[in-house]
Amino acid sequence: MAETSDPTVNVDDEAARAGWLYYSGGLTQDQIAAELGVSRQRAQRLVAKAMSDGLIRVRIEHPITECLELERALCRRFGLAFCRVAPSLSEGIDPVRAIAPVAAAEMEKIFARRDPKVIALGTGRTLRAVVDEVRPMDCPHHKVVSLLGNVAPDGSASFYEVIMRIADKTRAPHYPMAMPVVAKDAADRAHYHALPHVRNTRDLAQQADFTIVGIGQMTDDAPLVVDGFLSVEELRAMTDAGAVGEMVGWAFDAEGRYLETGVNKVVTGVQVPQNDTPVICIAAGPSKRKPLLGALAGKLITGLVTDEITARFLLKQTA
Amino acid sequence: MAETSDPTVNVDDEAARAGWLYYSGGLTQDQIAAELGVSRQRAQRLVAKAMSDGLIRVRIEHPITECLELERALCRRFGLAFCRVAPSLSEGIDPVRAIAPVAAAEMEKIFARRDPKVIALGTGRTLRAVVDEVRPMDCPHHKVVSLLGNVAPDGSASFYEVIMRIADKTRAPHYPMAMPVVAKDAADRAHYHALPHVRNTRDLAQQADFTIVGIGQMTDDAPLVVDGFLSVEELRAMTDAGAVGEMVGWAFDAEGRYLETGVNKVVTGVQVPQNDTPVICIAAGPSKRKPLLGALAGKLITGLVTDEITARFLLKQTA
DNA sequence: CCACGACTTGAATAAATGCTCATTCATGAG
DNA sequence: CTCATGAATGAGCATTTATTCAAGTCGTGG
Repeated sequence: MAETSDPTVNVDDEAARAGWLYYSGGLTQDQIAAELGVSRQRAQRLVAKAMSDGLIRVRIEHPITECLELERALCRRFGLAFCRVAPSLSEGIDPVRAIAPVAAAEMEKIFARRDPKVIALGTGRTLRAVVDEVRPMDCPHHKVVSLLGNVAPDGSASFYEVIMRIADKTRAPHYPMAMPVVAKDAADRAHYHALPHVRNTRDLAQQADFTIVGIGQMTDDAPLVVDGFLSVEELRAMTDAGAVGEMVGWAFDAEGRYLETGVNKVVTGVQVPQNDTPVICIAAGPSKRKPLLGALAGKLITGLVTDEITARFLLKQTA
Repeated sequence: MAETSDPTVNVDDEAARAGWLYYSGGLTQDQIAAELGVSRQRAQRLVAKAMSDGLIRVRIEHPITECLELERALCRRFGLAFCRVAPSLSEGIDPVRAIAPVAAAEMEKIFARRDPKVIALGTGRTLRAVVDEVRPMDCPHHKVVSLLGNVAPDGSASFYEVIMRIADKTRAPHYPMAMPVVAKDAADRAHYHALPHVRNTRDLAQQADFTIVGIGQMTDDAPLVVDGFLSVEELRAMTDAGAVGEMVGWAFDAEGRYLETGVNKVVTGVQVPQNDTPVICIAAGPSKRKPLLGALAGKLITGLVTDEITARFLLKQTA
């Protein structure tokens, strides 16, 4: 069965096959090496590549009781319609790693629906990690629309690009918002909003059946600052005004009320809807705690995907 | 009922958590042991248990080019509407292990449909292994119905029980067929078929939207013989008459024509439909080769899930 | 044609994992 | 109460896997 070195097989194929043999077939890397006609080292590297490239996907099938209880408690406490709690990984490991597969599974459930839906998405590191975990599916009947502009301050259009990625995976028609994330001033913002293509996209986003967003903190390491949308001074002004977090660039205070100053006057994106459609926030980790408490207090979101540690904090904090 | 020292944590939870930390979090078993507060030994056993109990599911995300090509070739050659080819595992490993996860994924796709469907199932080792890989889902809107009786010659009702298992996993209403797999004679069979509950179940099975079956060989190790439905002499008589394989107990020849002798006079199950609904056969391995060639020649099936080696054989044999 | 750098490769070795086995512990029959 | 039974445990060891490193390969641009 050993394949000879065949130029027609590409590396990904070989890696996928090695991963398959290893994880599904339970062969040792020695056996795989023999099977594929390569050295044991190479077999090991292929298996590792298969895993790190996501060619092989691992998913937990068992609902861990503790997490289920946290989910129920969060729903009750904050009046959420939907909640998923992922078991935390060890301390010191990025909690995004824990929630991404779980959130991706939920996202797949939404995309698996057969009736056409409009799905609005934010951006950010977390959302990007989630989208990377979503597996390819064929959903030309849904639409994915961005809640905010795709042009960064330096003019690049590629910062945490989420819409393109998800559209790529799902083959769904996609509607990015071709404008800067923040305008120069209120007039500039009005100008952008008046553009026909922006108008259309904003309309679509506001009609979304599902809205999925991350959340940002307002401390010095705020995504808004790191990505250059806000200076540290502007951020300070916002926090002085009470800002504890932001979604889609819109800053809110500890009660979840949107502020009417600072960046909120120039941010061009669409606020998450306040109608009865699902608004799902994906977030975990210490930096997201205060923002989450605010968003939950103000009932800005109706669904939450987080990890165990964060879930415990949220419950304890508001006990 | 096995309680551990800590009454609040059950073993499955702990195993799931260990598996999660290991496969998703990439922790070592030492770290997991520390995290969970158990010995390294126990951590290792928990991880192994999580895997063997199917708490952790591994799936290949990357379509291996070679297998895709085989799928296309099989569809073209045999006029199939549907085909999946799983990468073969090593020689000497039961090919069922290779196809079960792939077939299970396809089965889940069917059950994931939101419009109610009737799904008819055969039995057998292969199908049983596939069903075991299907993950729990909530599908009370579908119906699962057995194509054949559930009573073995020795009176036991539990041989490769597929219907109950799948019903259990999907929470779908299920319709087993409460009668022997083979009748004593043609009259006896007519008698069973006249029973109201059998009649109803048969009607349902014949209206199935999807039919999923295994396939059996007619050599001395035929499932029909091993499970005691047929004596070796009766089998010989069938093969002498040209039988090369059977589905749901119905024997057919190399051209895929059902015979009109022997077991076919007393088998009580429902033949797979010959209308235009999908009839998917799940089979791989040397023993299934001749039966598959027959079923494909006679266009008894419209879909196939098999492995690479078998796929290659089928194509080469009919080149 | 050669020099350079980026990337691959396999040997050596360190680390992690899986297995066997003797021991412990709980349970229940005598 | 004692002893047999069997499951669970952790130590020790064999196997398997991951990493490191020096050497080799390939393509590119001078």
